Amino acid sequence: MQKSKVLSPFKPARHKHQECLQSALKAAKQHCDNSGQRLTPLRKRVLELVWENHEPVKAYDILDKLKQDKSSSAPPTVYRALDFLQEQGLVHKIESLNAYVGCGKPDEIHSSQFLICYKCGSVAELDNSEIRKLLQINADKFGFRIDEEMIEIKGHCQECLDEGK
Amino acid sequence: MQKSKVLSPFKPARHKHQECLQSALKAAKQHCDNSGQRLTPLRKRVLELVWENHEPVKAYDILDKLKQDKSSSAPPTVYRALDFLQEQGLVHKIESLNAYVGCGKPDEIHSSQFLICYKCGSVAELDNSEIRKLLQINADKFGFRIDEEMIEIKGHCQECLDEGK
DNA sequence: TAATAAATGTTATATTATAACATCACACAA
DNA sequence: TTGTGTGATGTTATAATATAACATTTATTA
Repeated sequence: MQKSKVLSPFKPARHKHQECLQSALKAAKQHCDNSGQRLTPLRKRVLELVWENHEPVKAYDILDKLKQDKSSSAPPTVYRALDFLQEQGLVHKIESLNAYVGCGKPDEIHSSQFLICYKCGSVAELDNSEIRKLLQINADKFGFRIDEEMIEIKGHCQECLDEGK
Repeated sequence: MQKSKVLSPFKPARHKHQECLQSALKAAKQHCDNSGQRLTPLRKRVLELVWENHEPVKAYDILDKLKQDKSSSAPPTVYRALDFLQEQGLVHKIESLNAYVGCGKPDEIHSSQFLICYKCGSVAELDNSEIRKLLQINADKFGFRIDEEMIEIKGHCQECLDEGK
């Protein structure tokens, strides 16, 4: 079994973002159909906005963009959609940034480890099963039942380190 | 070398909190003396308030208590003190709760893993060197330089699981 | 002691998030 | 087909978290 997966890479190099977005939306649709949940136009729109690029997006930035569609949108509109998407595993919240990123693998059970670049703001999402296992072992020592894992590693990505030279 | 340390335990059982607090304050004083930083009365007071119990404390709760000393205190008072204490490694911020906990080991270099109980709110701080190592290995694959690690594991502590039966 | 730097005070405001209630839209039962 | 119930969205207000900007005080040191 593969120990470490890259669920989503750093600044995906010259990729066709349109395809990338479409594939995420398709996976989302599929996922919701399977779970009997409704990916309504609003929820889909918010998901699109989260996926606009590969950086964490802020709720109020999403709101500003929604207002371009429909000027009356208000905070609850965004937060409800984000809550739904998080419950479905379609987006993750980066707690240390109060921002949201899309998850392209809503159906793969995983614990996420995020690498977050201070400088450019881009994010990679990893799933290392050894880390998950170690956390489990440590939690077990305390009789602690894990419900949710948040691992956010901040620093500088290669590209930004190179630029800094 | 010890692989996994408990930097601070869950709901420390029947302990003499006064001693525990004094020891933290003493370590803080020592630490600041060594680093040439000033643990002013205000900063010390905020540190005390953070240490009042072994649960994460909110900035505005600290502010309310400060106001009992001196009614004119305002948010920047608290946030500045917390910023200072974080820089010195005397408190950690739990990002997923927007709350702060004291760290009794400001001088031990460590990466913290927090176990956070949803139900009772208590927190344990661990430092597992294997996890740190694995994160480093994974970061290295990307040429990513780690500056800060945030690991917050949420779930239910033994005591709360037992009660729930 | 004057000059400087560091810390704190103070007022205002920015940012993030939720409560509460109204309305709408859709499934499906009568 | 029309009610009727549920879930989704709209709307207004406000709560909770955090920072900017500038004034004043306190400590350090030249």
